[in-house]
Amino acid sequence: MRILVVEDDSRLRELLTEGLEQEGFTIETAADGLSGLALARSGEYAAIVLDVMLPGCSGYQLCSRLREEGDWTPILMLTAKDGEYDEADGLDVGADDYLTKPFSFVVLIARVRALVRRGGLDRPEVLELGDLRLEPAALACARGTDEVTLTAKEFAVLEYLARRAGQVVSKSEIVQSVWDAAYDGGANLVEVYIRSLRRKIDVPYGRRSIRTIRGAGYLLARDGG
Amino acid sequence: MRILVVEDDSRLRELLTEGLEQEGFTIETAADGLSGLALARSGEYAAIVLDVMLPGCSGYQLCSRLREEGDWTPILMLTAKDGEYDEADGLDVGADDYLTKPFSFVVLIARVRALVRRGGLDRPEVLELGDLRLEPAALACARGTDEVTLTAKEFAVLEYLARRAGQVVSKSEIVQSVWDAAYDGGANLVEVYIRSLRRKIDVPYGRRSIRTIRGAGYLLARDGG
DNA sequence: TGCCGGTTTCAGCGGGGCCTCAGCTTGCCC
DNA sequence: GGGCAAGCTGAGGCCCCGCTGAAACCGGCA
Repeated sequence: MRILVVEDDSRLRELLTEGLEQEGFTIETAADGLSGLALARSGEYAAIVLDVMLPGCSGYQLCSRLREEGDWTPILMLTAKDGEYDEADGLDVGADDYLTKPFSFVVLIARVRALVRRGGLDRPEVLELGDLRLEPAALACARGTDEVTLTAKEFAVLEYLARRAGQVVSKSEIVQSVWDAAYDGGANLVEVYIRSLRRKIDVPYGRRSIRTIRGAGYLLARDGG
Repeated sequence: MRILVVEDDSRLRELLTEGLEQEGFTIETAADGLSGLALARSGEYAAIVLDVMLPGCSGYQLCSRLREEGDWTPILMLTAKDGEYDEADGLDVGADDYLTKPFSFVVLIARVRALVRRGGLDRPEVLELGDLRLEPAALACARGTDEVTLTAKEFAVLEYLARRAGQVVSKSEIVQSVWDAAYDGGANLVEVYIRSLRRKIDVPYGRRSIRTIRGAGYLLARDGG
Protein backbone atom coordinates (compact mmCIF):
# COMPACT_ATOMS: atom_id res chain seq x y z
CA MET A 1 0.00 0.00 0.00
CA ARG A 2 2.05 2.90 -1.22
CA ILE A 3 0.90 6.43 -0.65
CA LEU A 4 2.29 9.62 -2.13
CA VAL A 5 2.37 12.71 0.05
CA VAL A 6 2.88 16.04 -1.70
CA GLU A 7 3.39 18.80 0.85
CA ASP A 8 5.82 21.68 0.96
CA ASP A 9 5.78 22.32 4.68
CA SER A 10 8.52 19.99 5.88
CA ARG A 11 7.16 19.73 9.40
CA LEU A 12 3.74 18.68 8.25
CA ARG A 13 5.25 16.39 5.68
CA GLU A 14 7.18 14.47 8.25
CA LEU A 15 4.19 14.32 10.53
CA LEU A 16 2.08 12.83 7.77
CA THR A 17 4.77 10.39 6.79
CA GLU A 18 5.26 9.17 10.30
CA GLY A 19 1.61 8.82 11.07
CA LEU A 20 0.70 7.03 7.88
CA GLU A 21 3.63 4.69 8.21
CA GLN A 22 2.40 3.71 11.62
CA GLU A 23 -0.82 2.71 9.94
CA GLY A 24 1.07 0.31 7.76
CA PHE A 25 1.35 2.36 4.60
CA THR A 26 4.52 2.87 2.66
CA ILE A 27 5.11 6.56 2.04
CA GLU A 28 6.87 8.52 -0.64
CA THR A 29 7.01 12.28 -0.53
CA ALA A 30 7.49 15.30 -2.72
CA ALA A 31 7.98 18.89 -1.57
CA ASP A 32 6.76 20.71 -4.66
CA GLY A 33 4.18 20.30 -7.36
CA LEU A 34 6.40 19.36 -10.24
CA SER A 35 8.30 16.57 -8.56
CA GLY A 36 5.00 15.42 -7.12
CA LEU A 37 3.56 15.18 -10.60
CA ALA A 38 6.61 13.31 -11.82
CA LEU A 39 6.36 10.79 -8.99
CA ALA A 40 2.64 10.35 -9.47
CA ARG A 41 3.18 9.62 -13.12
CA SER A 42 5.97 7.16 -12.58
CA GLY A 43 4.61 5.15 -9.71
CA GLU A 44 1.58 3.17 -8.74
CA TYR A 45 0.02 4.56 -5.57
CA ALA A 46 -2.99 3.48 -3.62
CA ALA A 47 -3.73 7.11 -2.91
CA ILE A 48 -2.24 10.60 -3.05
CA VAL A 49 -2.39 13.15 -0.25
CA LEU A 50 -2.05 16.51 -1.90
CA ASP A 51 -1.63 20.00 -0.55
CA VAL A 52 -3.33 22.71 -2.58
CA MET A 53 -0.72 25.41 -2.00
CA LEU A 54 2.47 24.19 -3.56
CA PRO A 55 5.48 25.82 -5.14
CA GLY A 56 5.94 25.06 -8.80
CA CYS A 57 2.51 23.71 -9.59
CA SER A 58 -0.62 23.99 -7.49
CA GLY A 59 -2.46 20.99 -6.19
CA TYR A 60 -5.40 21.82 -8.44
CA GLN A 61 -3.18 21.82 -11.48
CA LEU A 62 -1.50 18.62 -10.48
CA CYS A 63 -4.79 16.91 -9.91
CA SER A 64 -6.48 18.00 -13.10
CA ARG A 65 -3.39 17.16 -15.06
CA LEU A 66 -3.38 13.62 -13.75
CA ARG A 67 -7.07 13.21 -14.51
CA GLU A 68 -6.54 14.46 -18.03
CA GLU A 69 -3.90 11.85 -18.48
CA GLY A 70 -6.33 9.17 -17.43
CA ASP A 71 -4.83 8.60 -14.00
CA TRP A 72 -7.61 8.03 -11.47
CA THR A 73 -5.60 7.33 -8.36
CA PRO A 74 -7.68 8.47 -5.37
CA ILE A 75 -6.65 11.94 -4.26
CA LEU A 76 -7.19 13.57 -0.89
CA MET A 77 -6.74 17.32 -1.07
CA LEU A 78 -5.54 19.45 1.80
CA THR A 79 -6.70 23.03 1.67
CA ALA A 80 -5.77 25.88 3.97
CA LYS A 81 -8.64 28.10 2.97
CA ASP A 82 -12.13 27.42 4.14
CA GLY A 83 -14.03 29.38 1.52
CA GLU A 84 -16.88 27.22 0.48
CA TYR A 85 -16.18 27.06 -3.19
CA ASP A 86 -12.66 25.87 -2.79
CA GLU A 87 -13.90 22.54 -1.68
CA ALA A 88 -16.26 22.16 -4.54
CA ASP A 89 -13.50 23.26 -6.88
CA GLY A 90 -11.36 20.49 -5.55
CA LEU A 91 -14.05 17.96 -6.24
CA ASP A 92 -14.70 19.41 -9.67
CA VAL A 93 -11.10 19.18 -10.59
CA GLY A 94 -11.18 15.48 -9.94
CA ALA A 95 -10.17 15.08 -6.31
CA ASP A 96 -12.01 12.34 -4.47
CA ASP A 97 -12.04 14.04 -1.11
CA TYR A 98 -10.64 17.05 0.66
CA LEU A 99 -9.73 18.17 4.14
CA THR A 100 -9.51 21.70 5.48
CA LYS A 101 -6.53 22.71 7.55
CA PRO A 102 -6.21 22.50 10.40
CA PHE A 103 -7.41 18.94 10.46
CA SER A 104 -7.30 16.19 12.97
CA PHE A 105 -4.95 13.37 12.36
CA VAL A 106 -7.47 10.73 13.22
CA VAL A 107 -9.76 12.09 10.59
CA LEU A 108 -7.04 12.13 7.99
CA ILE A 109 -6.26 8.50 8.64
CA ALA A 110 -9.92 7.59 8.42
CA ARG A 111 -10.29 9.42 5.13
CA VAL A 112 -7.22 7.88 3.61
CA ARG A 113 -8.40 4.46 4.67
CA ALA A 114 -11.80 5.10 3.16
CA LEU A 115 -10.25 6.24 -0.09
CA VAL A 116 -7.97 3.28 -0.32
CA ARG A 117 -10.82 0.92 0.46
CA ARG A 118 -13.06 2.21 -2.25
CA GLY A 119 -10.10 2.39 -4.54
CA GLY A 120 -10.74 5.58 -6.39
CA LEU A 121 -14.32 6.09 -7.21
CA ASP A 122 -15.28 9.26 -8.75
CA ARG A 123 -14.29 9.52 -12.30
CA PRO A 124 -16.56 12.36 -13.24
CA GLU A 125 -18.91 10.94 -15.74
CA VAL A 126 -20.01 14.14 -17.31
CA LEU A 127 -17.87 16.82 -18.88
CA GLU A 128 -19.50 20.22 -18.88
CA LEU A 129 -18.26 23.19 -20.85
CA GLY A 130 -20.81 25.93 -20.71
CA ASP A 131 -23.95 24.44 -22.17
CA LEU A 132 -22.05 21.66 -23.89
CA ARG A 133 -22.41 18.37 -22.06
CA LEU A 134 -20.55 15.14 -22.71
CA GLU A 135 -21.28 11.84 -21.05
CA PRO A 136 -18.49 9.50 -22.03
CA ALA A 137 -20.07 6.45 -20.47
CA ALA A 138 -23.18 6.84 -22.55
CA LEU A 139 -21.51 8.33 -25.57
CA ALA A 140 -24.11 11.04 -25.17
CA CYS A 141 -23.71 14.67 -26.06
CA ALA A 142 -26.03 17.63 -25.56
CA ARG A 143 -26.01 21.31 -26.35
CA GLY A 144 -28.27 22.94 -23.82
CA THR A 145 -31.36 20.78 -23.80
CA ASP A 146 -30.87 19.39 -27.29
CA GLU A 147 -29.53 15.90 -27.57
CA VAL A 148 -26.87 15.69 -30.24
CA THR A 149 -26.13 12.26 -31.64
CA LEU A 150 -22.52 11.61 -32.45
CA THR A 151 -20.84 8.60 -33.94
CA ALA A 152 -18.22 6.74 -31.94
CA LYS A 153 -15.30 8.42 -33.69
CA GLU A 154 -16.83 11.85 -33.56
CA PHE A 155 -17.36 11.43 -29.86
CA ALA A 156 -13.83 10.25 -29.30
CA VAL A 157 -12.42 13.33 -30.99
CA LEU A 158 -14.70 15.70 -29.14
CA GLU A 159 -14.02 14.04 -25.82
CA TYR A 160 -10.31 14.40 -26.32
CA LEU A 161 -10.73 18.08 -27.10
CA ALA A 162 -13.02 18.50 -24.12
CA ARG A 163 -10.62 16.92 -21.68
CA ARG A 164 -8.05 19.41 -22.80
CA ALA A 165 -10.43 22.33 -23.22
CA GLY A 166 -8.72 25.69 -23.37
CA GLN A 167 -5.54 24.14 -24.72
CA VAL A 168 -4.38 23.89 -28.27
CA VAL A 169 -4.39 20.29 -29.41
CA SER A 170 -2.45 19.30 -32.48
CA LYS A 171 -3.86 17.05 -35.13
CA SER A 172 -1.21 14.43 -34.57
CA GLU A 173 -2.09 14.32 -30.89
CA ILE A 174 -5.69 13.68 -31.80
CA VAL A 175 -4.73 11.01 -34.28
CA GLN A 176 -2.52 9.26 -31.77
CA SER A 177 -5.15 9.29 -29.11
CA VAL A 178 -8.20 8.38 -31.15
CA TRP A 179 -6.82 6.12 -33.85
CA ASP A 180 -4.44 3.20 -33.80
CA ALA A 181 -0.92 4.20 -33.01
CA ALA A 182 0.13 2.84 -36.38
CA TYR A 183 -2.13 5.06 -38.41
CA ASP A 184 -0.55 7.19 -41.09
CA GLY A 185 -3.47 8.25 -43.25
CA GLY A 186 -2.65 11.89 -42.86
CA ALA A 187 -4.13 14.74 -40.89
CA ASN A 188 -7.01 15.37 -43.25
CA LEU A 189 -9.05 12.81 -41.42
CA VAL A 190 -9.03 15.00 -38.36
CA GLU A 191 -10.17 17.97 -40.41
CA VAL A 192 -13.05 15.96 -41.74
CA TYR A 193 -14.14 14.99 -38.26
CA ILE A 194 -13.77 18.50 -36.95
CA ARG A 195 -16.01 19.68 -39.72
CA SER A 196 -18.55 17.06 -38.91
CA LEU A 197 -18.46 18.06 -35.26
CA ARG A 198 -18.83 21.74 -36.02
CA ARG A 199 -21.84 20.93 -38.14
CA LYS A 200 -23.45 19.21 -35.21
CA ILE A 201 -22.52 21.23 -32.16
CA ASP A 202 -21.69 24.69 -33.52
CA VAL A 203 -23.41 25.62 -36.76
CA PRO A 204 -26.99 24.93 -35.66
CA TYR A 205 -26.43 27.07 -32.58
CA GLY A 206 -24.45 29.89 -34.13
CA ARG A 207 -21.45 29.03 -32.00
CA ARG A 208 -17.76 28.71 -32.71
CA SER A 209 -16.64 26.52 -29.87
CA ILE A 210 -13.97 24.72 -31.90
CA ARG A 211 -11.42 27.25 -33.04
CA THR A 212 -8.65 26.35 -35.43
CA ILE A 213 -5.21 27.65 -34.64
CA ARG A 214 -3.43 27.68 -37.91
CA GLY A 215 -0.22 25.72 -37.89
CA ALA A 216 -0.86 24.42 -34.38
CA GLY A 217 -4.13 22.58 -34.12
CA TYR A 218 -7.56 23.06 -32.62
CA LEU A 219 -8.89 24.52 -29.42
CA LEU A 220 -12.19 23.81 -27.74
CA ALA A 221 -13.38 26.80 -25.71
CA ARG A 222 -13.48 26.10 -22.01
CA ASP A 223 -16.96 27.58 -21.81
CA GLY A 224 -18.25 25.63 -24.76
CA GLY A 225 -18.33 28.64 -27.04
CA MET B 1 -33.98 8.24 -6.95
CA ARG B 2 -35.40 8.48 -3.44
CA ILE B 3 -33.40 9.93 -0.63
CA LEU B 4 -34.19 9.89 3.06
CA VAL B 5 -33.27 12.95 5.10
CA VAL B 6 -33.19 12.53 8.87
CA GLU B 7 -32.72 15.91 10.57
CA ASP B 8 -34.41 17.44 13.59
CA ASP B 9 -33.77 21.09 12.82
CA SER B 10 -36.79 21.96 10.73
CA ARG B 11 -35.13 24.84 8.95
CA LEU B 12 -32.19 22.80 7.82
CA ARG B 13 -34.50 19.93 6.94
CA GLU B 14 -36.49 22.06 4.54
CA LEU B 15 -33.37 23.52 3.07
CA LEU B 16 -32.00 20.09 2.34
CA THR B 17 -35.28 18.89 0.92
CA GLU B 18 -35.60 21.82 -1.39
CA GLY B 19 -32.05 21.69 -2.64
CA LEU B 20 -31.98 17.97 -3.25
CA GLU B 21 -35.31 18.07 -5.01
CA GLN B 22 -33.91 20.64 -7.37
CA GLU B 23 -31.24 18.12 -8.21
CA GLY B 24 -33.91 15.70 -9.28
CA PHE B 25 -34.10 13.50 -6.22
CA THR B 26 -37.29 12.52 -4.49
CA ILE B 27 -37.06 13.29 -0.79
CA GLU B 28 -38.65 11.80 2.30
CA THR B 29 -37.89 13.18 5.73
CA ALA B 30 -37.93 12.24 9.36
CA ALA B 31 -37.44 14.58 12.31
CA ASP B 32 -36.22 12.09 14.88
CA GLY B 33 -34.14 8.97 15.05
CA LEU B 34 -36.84 6.42 15.63
CA SER B 35 -39.11 7.43 12.80
CA GLY B 36 -36.02 7.74 10.65
CA LEU B 37 -35.09 4.17 11.43
CA ALA B 38 -38.62 3.02 10.68
CA LEU B 39 -38.63 4.76 7.32
CA ALA B 40 -35.22 3.45 6.44
CA ARG B 41 -36.34 -0.08 7.17
CA SER B 42 -39.55 0.17 5.23
CA GLY B 43 -38.38 1.89 2.10
CA GLU B 44 -35.80 1.55 -0.61
CA TYR B 45 -33.61 4.62 -0.72
CA ALA B 46 -30.73 5.49 -2.95
CA ALA B 47 -29.07 7.18 0.01
CA ILE B 48 -29.69 8.49 3.50
CA VAL B 49 -28.61 11.90 4.77
CA LEU B 50 -28.35 11.54 8.52
CA ASP B 51 -27.79 14.05 11.27
CA VAL B 52 -25.77 12.77 14.20
CA MET B 53 -27.58 14.67 16.92
CA LEU B 54 -31.14 13.43 16.95
CA PRO B 55 -33.84 13.08 19.56
CA GLY B 56 -34.90 9.51 20.24
CA CYS B 57 -31.99 7.70 18.71
CA SER B 58 -28.68 9.17 17.65
CA GLY B 59 -27.44 9.01 14.10
CA TYR B 60 -24.68 6.67 15.18
CA GLN B 61 -27.14 4.24 16.65
CA LEU B 62 -29.41 4.44 13.65
CA CYS B 63 -26.56 3.79 11.31
CA SER B 64 -25.02 0.89 13.13
CA ARG B 65 -28.43 -0.65 13.64
CA LEU B 66 -29.14 -0.59 9.93
CA ARG B 67 -25.79 -2.11 9.16
CA GLU B 68 -26.38 -4.88 11.65
CA GLU B 69 -29.61 -5.65 9.88
CA GLY B 70 -27.80 -6.02 6.61
CA ASP B 71 -29.00 -2.76 5.14
CA TRP B 72 -26.15 -1.15 3.23
CA THR B 73 -27.88 1.88 1.86
CA PRO B 74 -25.22 4.59 1.46
CA ILE B 75 -25.27 6.98 4.41
CA LEU B 76 -23.98 10.53 4.55
CA MET B 77 -23.55 11.72 8.13
CA LEU B 78 -23.92 15.32 9.21
CA THR B 79 -22.10 16.23 12.38
CA ALA B 80 -22.31 19.53 14.24
CA LYS B 81 -19.35 18.95 16.47
CA ASP B 82 -15.91 19.28 15.15
CA GLY B 83 -14.34 17.22 17.88
CA GLU B 84 -11.85 15.07 16.20
CA TYR B 85 -13.18 11.67 17.09
CA ASP B 86 -16.71 12.14 15.90
CA GLU B 87 -15.91 11.94 12.25
CA ALA B 88 -13.75 8.90 12.48
CA ASP B 89 -16.39 7.26 14.64
CA GLY B 90 -18.94 7.90 11.96
CA LEU B 91 -16.93 6.04 9.39
CA ASP B 92 -16.22 3.21 11.77
CA VAL B 93 -19.88 2.80 12.57
CA GLY B 94 -20.62 2.14 8.94
CA ALA B 95 -21.36 5.51 7.43
CA ASP B 96 -20.04 5.95 3.92
CA ASP B 97 -19.20 9.60 4.26
CA TYR B 98 -19.68 12.52 6.61
CA LEU B 99 -19.84 16.27 6.53
CA THR B 100 -19.14 18.76 9.30
CA LYS B 101 -21.57 21.59 9.91
CA PRO B 102 -21.55 24.19 8.70
CA PHE B 103 -21.09 22.75 5.26
CA SER B 104 -21.38 24.13 1.77
CA PHE B 105 -24.38 23.10 -0.21
CA VAL B 106 -22.36 22.52 -3.33
CA VAL B 107 -20.25 20.04 -1.47
CA LEU B 108 -23.25 18.27 -0.04
CA ILE B 109 -24.77 17.77 -3.46
CA ALA B 110 -21.50 16.46 -4.82
CA ARG B 111 -21.17 14.02 -1.96
CA VAL B 112 -24.71 12.76 -2.25
CA ARG B 113 -24.30 12.26 -5.95
CA ALA B 114 -21.09 10.34 -5.42
CA LEU B 115 -22.77 8.13 -2.85
CA VAL B 116 -25.75 7.41 -5.03
CA ARG B 117 -23.57 6.59 -7.95
CA ARG B 118 -21.50 4.11 -6.00
CA GLY B 119 -24.36 2.66 -4.03
CA GLY B 120 -26.23 1.64 -7.11
CA LEU B 121 -23.68 -1.01 -7.83
CA ASP B 122 -24.18 -2.87 -4.61
CA ARG B 123 -26.81 -5.55 -4.87
CA PRO B 124 -30.30 -4.30 -5.29
CA GLU B 125 -32.80 -7.12 -5.05
CA VAL B 126 -34.89 -5.75 -7.84
CA LEU B 127 -33.78 -3.57 -10.69
CA GLU B 128 -36.32 -1.05 -11.89
CA LEU B 129 -35.93 1.02 -15.02
CA GLY B 130 -39.11 2.83 -15.78
CA ASP B 131 -41.70 0.11 -16.19
CA LEU B 132 -39.09 -2.55 -16.76
CA ARG B 133 -38.56 -4.72 -13.70
CA LEU B 134 -35.89 -7.34 -13.13
CA GLU B 135 -35.73 -9.69 -10.20
CA PRO B 136 -32.39 -11.42 -10.38
CA ALA B 137 -33.14 -13.81 -7.56
CA ALA B 138 -36.21 -15.15 -9.33
CA LEU B 139 -34.99 -14.71 -12.88
CA ALA B 140 -38.21 -12.80 -13.32
CA CYS B 141 -38.79 -9.93 -15.68
CA ALA B 142 -41.80 -7.74 -16.24
CA ARG B 143 -42.75 -4.88 -18.50
CA GLY B 144 -45.42 -2.93 -16.70
CA THR B 145 -47.85 -5.55 -15.50
CA ASP B 146 -46.93 -8.12 -18.14
CA GLU B 147 -44.70 -10.94 -17.05
CA VAL B 148 -42.00 -11.60 -19.61
CA THR B 149 -40.34 -14.98 -19.53
CA LEU B 150 -36.66 -14.99 -20.30
CA THR B 151 -34.20 -17.82 -20.57
CA ALA B 152 -31.20 -17.90 -18.25
CA LYS B 153 -28.79 -16.44 -20.76
CA GLU B 154 -31.21 -13.82 -21.94
CA PHE B 155 -31.71 -12.75 -18.37
CA ALA B 156 -28.00 -12.62 -17.68
CA VAL B 157 -27.41 -10.34 -20.64
CA LEU B 158 -30.30 -8.08 -19.73
CA GLU B 159 -29.28 -7.93 -16.11
CA TYR B 160 -25.79 -6.87 -17.05
CA LEU B 161 -27.18 -4.15 -19.26
CA ALA B 162 -29.56 -3.07 -16.53
CA ARG B 163 -26.87 -2.79 -13.89
CA ARG B 164 -25.05 -0.47 -16.21
CA ALA B 165 -28.11 1.28 -17.55
CA GLY B 166 -27.38 4.55 -19.27
CA GLN B 167 -23.88 3.45 -20.14
CA VAL B 168 -22.56 2.00 -23.33
CA VAL B 169 -21.59 -1.61 -22.84
CA SER B 170 -19.36 -3.29 -25.38
CA LYS B 171 -20.05 -6.75 -26.68
CA SER B 172 -16.81 -8.09 -25.32
CA GLU B 173 -17.72 -6.81 -21.88
CA ILE B 174 -20.99 -8.65 -22.10
CA VAL B 175 -19.30 -11.80 -23.28
CA GLN B 176 -16.75 -11.66 -20.48
CA SER B 177 -19.38 -11.13 -17.86
CA VAL B 178 -22.01 -13.60 -19.04
CA TRP B 179 -19.96 -16.35 -20.62
CA ASP B 180 -16.78 -18.07 -19.60
CA ALA B 181 -13.76 -15.86 -19.71
CA ALA B 182 -12.25 -18.29 -22.17
CA TYR B 183 -15.01 -17.96 -24.71
CA ASP B 184 -14.00 -16.87 -28.16
CA GLY B 185 -17.01 -17.69 -30.29
CA GLY B 186 -17.23 -14.15 -31.51
CA ALA B 187 -19.50 -11.27 -30.80
CA ASN B 188 -22.33 -12.51 -32.94
CA LEU B 189 -23.69 -14.46 -30.03
CA VAL B 190 -24.39 -11.23 -28.23
CA GLU B 191 -26.17 -9.86 -31.25
CA VAL B 192 -28.38 -12.90 -31.34
CA TYR B 193 -29.33 -12.47 -27.71
CA ILE B 194 -29.91 -8.78 -28.08
CA ARG B 195 -32.28 -9.53 -30.89
CA SER B 196 -34.08 -12.07 -28.80
CA LEU B 197 -34.38 -9.62 -25.93
CA ARG B 198 -35.68 -6.86 -28.14
CA ARG B 199 -38.31 -9.23 -29.45
CA LYS B 200 -39.50 -9.83 -25.94
CA ILE B 201 -39.22 -6.54 -24.11
CA ASP B 202 -39.29 -3.94 -26.85
CA VAL B 203 -41.10 -4.92 -30.02
CA PRO B 204 -44.40 -5.96 -28.41
CA TYR B 205 -44.53 -2.65 -26.57
CA GLY B 206 -43.32 -0.41 -29.34
CA ARG B 207 -40.27 0.53 -27.29
CA ARG B 208 -36.62 0.90 -28.14
CA SER B 209 -35.02 0.49 -24.76
CA ILE B 210 -31.92 -1.26 -26.07
CA ARG B 211 -30.10 1.08 -28.38
CA THR B 212 -27.12 -0.01 -30.41
CA ILE B 213 -24.22 2.37 -30.58
CA ARG B 214 -22.44 1.42 -33.71
CA GLY B 215 -18.79 0.68 -33.14
CA ALA B 216 -19.17 0.84 -29.38
CA GLY B 217 -21.80 -1.52 -28.07
CA TYR B 218 -25.29 -1.41 -26.63
CA LEU B 219 -27.04 0.89 -24.21
CA LEU B 220 -30.09 0.19 -22.11
CA ALA B 221 -32.09 3.34 -21.45
CA ARG B 222 -32.04 4.34 -17.80
CA ASP B 223 -35.80 4.79 -17.88
CA GLY B 224 -36.44 1.49 -19.60
CA GLY B 225 -37.28 3.09 -22.91
C1' DT C 1 -34.99 -43.40 -28.55
C1' DG C 2 -37.32 -39.32 -29.91
C1' DC C 3 -39.09 -34.91 -28.51
C1' DC C 4 -38.18 -30.27 -26.85
C1' DG C 5 -36.37 -25.94 -25.18
C1' DG C 6 -32.32 -23.58 -24.92
C1' DT C 7 -27.87 -22.43 -26.81
C1' DT C 8 -24.64 -21.71 -30.41
C1' DT C 9 -23.10 -21.45 -35.15
C1' DC C 10 -23.40 -19.98 -39.81
C1' DA C 11 -24.06 -17.35 -44.00
C1' DG C 12 -26.23 -13.69 -46.46
C1' DC C 13 -27.42 -8.98 -46.66
C1' DG C 14 -28.16 -4.19 -46.10
C1' DG C 15 -26.59 0.09 -44.61
C1' DG C 16 -24.00 3.37 -41.95
C1' DG C 17 -19.89 5.45 -41.06
C1' DC C 18 -15.07 5.57 -41.96
C1' DC C 19 -11.77 7.12 -44.94
C1' DT C 20 -10.03 9.02 -49.39
C1' DC C 21 -9.62 12.36 -52.79
C1' DA C 22 -9.70 16.40 -55.49
C1' DG C 23 -10.93 21.02 -55.77
C1' DC C 24 -11.62 25.26 -53.31
C1' DT C 25 -10.85 28.95 -49.72
C1' DT C 26 -8.26 31.27 -46.33
C1' DG C 27 -4.39 33.11 -44.00
C1' DC C 28 0.50 34.17 -44.01
C1' DC C 29 4.98 35.67 -45.84
C1' DC C 30 7.90 37.58 -49.22
C1' DG D 1 -0.39 41.64 -54.57
C1' DG D 2 1.31 37.03 -55.77
C1' DG D 3 2.29 32.61 -54.38
C1' DC D 4 2.29 28.88 -51.25
C1' DA D 5 0.90 26.06 -47.61
C1' DA D 6 -2.70 24.96 -44.32
C1' DG D 7 -7.20 24.08 -43.75
C1' DC D 8 -12.15 23.49 -45.52
C1' DT D 9 -15.63 21.16 -48.09
C1' DG D 10 -18.65 17.92 -50.75
C1' DA D 11 -19.06 13.75 -52.75
C1' DG D 12 -18.28 8.90 -53.25
C1' DG D 13 -16.71 4.15 -52.58
C1' DC D 14 -15.77 0.59 -49.84
C1' DC D 15 -15.70 -2.18 -45.93
C1' DC D 16 -17.09 -3.69 -41.76
C1' DC D 17 -20.61 -3.89 -38.36
C1' DG D 18 -24.68 -5.37 -36.90
C1' DC D 19 -29.19 -7.73 -38.19
C1' DT D 20 -31.65 -11.69 -39.38
C1' DG D 21 -33.55 -16.46 -40.35
C1' DA D 22 -32.50 -20.92 -40.16
C1' DA D 23 -30.19 -24.87 -38.93
C1' DA D 24 -27.02 -27.65 -35.99
C1' DC D 25 -25.85 -28.90 -31.36
C1' DC D 26 -26.79 -30.39 -26.67
C1' DG D 27 -28.74 -31.91 -22.44
C1' DG D 28 -32.91 -33.30 -19.97
C1' DC D 29 -36.90 -35.99 -19.83
C1' DA D 30 -40.60 -39.04 -20.92
